[in-house]
Amino acid sequence: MPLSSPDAISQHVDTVAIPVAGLRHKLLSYLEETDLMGGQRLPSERQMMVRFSTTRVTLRDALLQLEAEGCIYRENRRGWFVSPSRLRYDLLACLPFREMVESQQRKAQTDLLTAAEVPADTVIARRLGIEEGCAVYRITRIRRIDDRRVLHVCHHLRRDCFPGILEFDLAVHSLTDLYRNEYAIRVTRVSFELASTVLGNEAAEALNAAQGSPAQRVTRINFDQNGRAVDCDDEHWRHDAIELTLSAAPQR
Amino acid sequence: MPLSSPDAISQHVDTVAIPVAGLRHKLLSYLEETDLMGGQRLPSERQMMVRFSTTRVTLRDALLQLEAEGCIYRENRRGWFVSPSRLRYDLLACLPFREMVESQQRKAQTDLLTAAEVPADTVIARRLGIEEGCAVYRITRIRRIDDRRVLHVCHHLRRDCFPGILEFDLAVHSLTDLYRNEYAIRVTRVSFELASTVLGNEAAEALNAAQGSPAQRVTRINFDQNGRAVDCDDEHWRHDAIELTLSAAPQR
DNA sequence: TAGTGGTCTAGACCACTCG
DNA sequence: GAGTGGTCTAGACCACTAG
Repeated sequence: MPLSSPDAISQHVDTVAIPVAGLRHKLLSYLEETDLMGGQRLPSERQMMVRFSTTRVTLRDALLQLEAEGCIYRENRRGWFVSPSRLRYDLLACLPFREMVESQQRKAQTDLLTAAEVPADTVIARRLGIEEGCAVYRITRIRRIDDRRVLHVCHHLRRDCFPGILEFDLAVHSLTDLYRNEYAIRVTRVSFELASTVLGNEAAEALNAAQGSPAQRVTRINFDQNGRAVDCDDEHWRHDAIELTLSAAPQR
Repeated sequence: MPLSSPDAISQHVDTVAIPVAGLRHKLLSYLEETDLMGGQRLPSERQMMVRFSTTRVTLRDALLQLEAEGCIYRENRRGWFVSPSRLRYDLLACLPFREMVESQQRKAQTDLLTAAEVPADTVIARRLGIEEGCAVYRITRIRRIDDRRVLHVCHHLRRDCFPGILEFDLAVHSLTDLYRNEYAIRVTRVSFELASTVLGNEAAEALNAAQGSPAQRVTRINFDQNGRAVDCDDEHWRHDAIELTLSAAPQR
């Protein structure tokens, strides 16, 4: 239901004529009428501006509004598209990306962007519990769902935990599988930080999104069977692409 | 560090003159120079538009950009303010709001908006595992941190689990405390759904935010010692107000 | 190459806040 | 009552995409 909107729930009668909201509603109705499926492209801004007899600035405000709600999204300079339904991302299931996506009848793809050995900066060093400047492996990848680029990830791995891991084909192998099968390291605890922000420059470019598109940030640190932080991720998701889920016992 | 920005990290030299970004940087510099603390008000849009010799529309774009990043926020028709640092919200600690906030040296307040008995709609009935139309208690509240309204919550409680709970002063008592002390119900499992969206109409009004301000949605279902869903929340946070955290063992 | 989205200009009116 | 933010108009140029 990509077209559901926040006030579809609290549908109290609109007592006052609401500003952008008027146009927003027209757009939503239009999307429902024409029954555009997730991933389909909207008409050009100039066409819509005529159809709804408004100006481009006003139309754009309404479109940005719907983007913020997660109903539609942009590709840089390519136009507006209807958002597919959100992938459910179970934080504690810790499934490899491919399995998570395919279990929801979607197609998964991964592209390797960079893989290199770099010195740990302050943040990474703190997260991994190592000295600043220590060599770590830095891997950046993007992930696609049904061909749409939705996720930019930056991994940092302790080199002493995973010597030579860059030799593997990282567009194919799941990192967690490599950890277990090649390095006998099992992840026994994960720690997350989640925030709603925007895509950084690097992520926006890699995802072909506009500068400053809304994003869900998921930062994860993985700990092994010895309680040692072995790697961390910085994930930036197109914010309309996922819904995070989680079920657990509260901790005292 | 409310003023940190996404590309403060990936600070690769700006090779090209970037559009809104130029003004965005000027604004960030200005905020740093004038050393505005969290909660302080920015100059009026017309003043800033003169100071940065630009137009109001362009200025507004840049401000909206910074809002999306979580650096600044608006109060409806009152102006722009610097975002205080984010509250860390540990999902599995399950601390009452007041304790969570005060443990981070902030001031917590709660206002009761509505409390009533209503029939369960489809969504609520599914979540609580009851028949549609069953009577449930619906409670809406807002929460403040250091006087800033940051959270709108809508609770739905099973009436058969908490008969007469509306008699208590719900602006004062923690619901989880009431559950345990008055009804001998302990929450032994919680289930979350998290998504990045916008404030709905009701929440925006209650938080004095502009229509369609970015929000972090946190939906929670609480289960008691018998594995029964006893209540659920719909939380809408101003997206710059929190950072969600979480640490647990991955589930098989 | 035509058309698109990204960006920007220079105004305007209104409802609301604030002093 | 002065000034503010919220909304809107009617244009424009540019770099890029798509056919």
